[in-house]
Amino acid sequence: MGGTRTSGDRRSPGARGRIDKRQAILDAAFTVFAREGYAQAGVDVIAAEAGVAKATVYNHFRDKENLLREAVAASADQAMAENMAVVGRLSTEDGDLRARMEDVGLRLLRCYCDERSWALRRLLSGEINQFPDLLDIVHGHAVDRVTEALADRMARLTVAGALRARDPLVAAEQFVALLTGPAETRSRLGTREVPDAELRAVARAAVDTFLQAFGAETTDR
Amino acid sequence: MGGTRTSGDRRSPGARGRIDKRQAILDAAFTVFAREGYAQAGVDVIAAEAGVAKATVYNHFRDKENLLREAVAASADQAMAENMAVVGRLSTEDGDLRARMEDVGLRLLRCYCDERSWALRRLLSGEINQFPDLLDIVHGHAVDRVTEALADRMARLTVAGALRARDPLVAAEQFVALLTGPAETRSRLGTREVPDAELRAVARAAVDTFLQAFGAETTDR
DNA sequence: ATCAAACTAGACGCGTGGGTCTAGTTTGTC
DNA sequence: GACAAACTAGACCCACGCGTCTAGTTTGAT
Repeated sequence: MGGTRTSGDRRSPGARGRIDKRQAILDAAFTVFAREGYAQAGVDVIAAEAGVAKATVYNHFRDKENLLREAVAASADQAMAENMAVVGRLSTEDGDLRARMEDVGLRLLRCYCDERSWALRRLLSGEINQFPDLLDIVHGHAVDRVTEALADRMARLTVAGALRARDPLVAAEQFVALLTGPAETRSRLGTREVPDAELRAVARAAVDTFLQAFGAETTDR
Repeated sequence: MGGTRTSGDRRSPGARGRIDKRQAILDAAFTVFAREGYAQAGVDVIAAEAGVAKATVYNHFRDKENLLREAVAASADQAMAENMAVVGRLSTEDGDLRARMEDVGLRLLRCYCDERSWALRRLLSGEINQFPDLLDIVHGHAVDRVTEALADRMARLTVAGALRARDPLVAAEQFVALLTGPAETRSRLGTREVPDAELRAVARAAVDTFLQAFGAETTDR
């Protein structure tokens, strides 16, 4: 949570537990919370899934609420790292822009459609009324950062003459929307497994539309 | 649920309650479920919010699960009706297409950003693991129908020469995505009130991009 | 006026689950 | 080997909430 580090040294002052156990608990907590929802999830179940005694859970985390926050934060950090790695591939180097954008689009879609990614979004949506601060943890550190990184790349591409995005942030926002929107309906909120071929088609369609609007070359047809 | 009727005659065989009470319970149930989540929501609270005794709730609905399903179904029906009414405005008549699309886009955004609409989506996301059939109730009767109705309109517009949508379903899907995607980030999953001016800007940007890709007239700049 | 169905307020049984505690075991360190 | 911190299994307390039940009241139809 507190930066770009995946996890590890965030042991709160009082807790003195083994680190591997802590990680196992976080993983199990996320899994169970995502599967059953916060209220339905039992700490007993989380402990069992982590292969740990219930008391150990309370040794590492103050209470159930705190456990939820930390589990979500860890998962969001991981998801953001994957997304940022993909965006980094959209460099300003030469080569076929369309092909590179389709590649990036497809990889972003794979991140987006990952089971844990869906689970995170569903969990966030469901518990956001009870825990409004979850939104800051996830959005402030994940979604917005990715879109802005994408906007940076698009600004560079515009300066280089490969694109004409008057407002790079809007362009990035729309590119993401063209990917995630169709993916959302197609995967039925993450309950359906979307075959890779379909993801490729979505990415191609998104890039098509995007380049018609923001491409430098006047693509006829 | 069972058709296009808003509600009314769906009284299940055994239940014999007054209809207005039933509706009050459904409204209250949706409100409370959306606010606190299924597991946290208490039937006592729902009954109180509806101004009704708890026993009356169980007189109309078998149990808590059934109440959730019916409440979601009613809410989804209402939301779909509003959406369909908006889509119906995109007729094939003459006039400035861009202006008409911006109008429809804005109205769709207002539906999408409505508080009850957000509540429905959040509730659905959060409880979808526990109640997978909620997805069929909502998607089968709302989201897909709206997109398809929009696709129909776009096909008509293409035939009329006002648009060139090779695949109307993809075009409709992308138009919706260009609206809802930005709206989702802007409103932070429905927790932030988006001013109307911002919605207008989102609609304009969406129509800009959409027409660059699918417009018939070669809009230069 | 009469009767039955719907409704109300409130109590209650009962299962579930958060969080604590105890007693005993493992693990790392010096 | 000795010591302390971490861990385990399980019992335990207690609050909460679903669903039922009872006894009495309102409502609508004839």
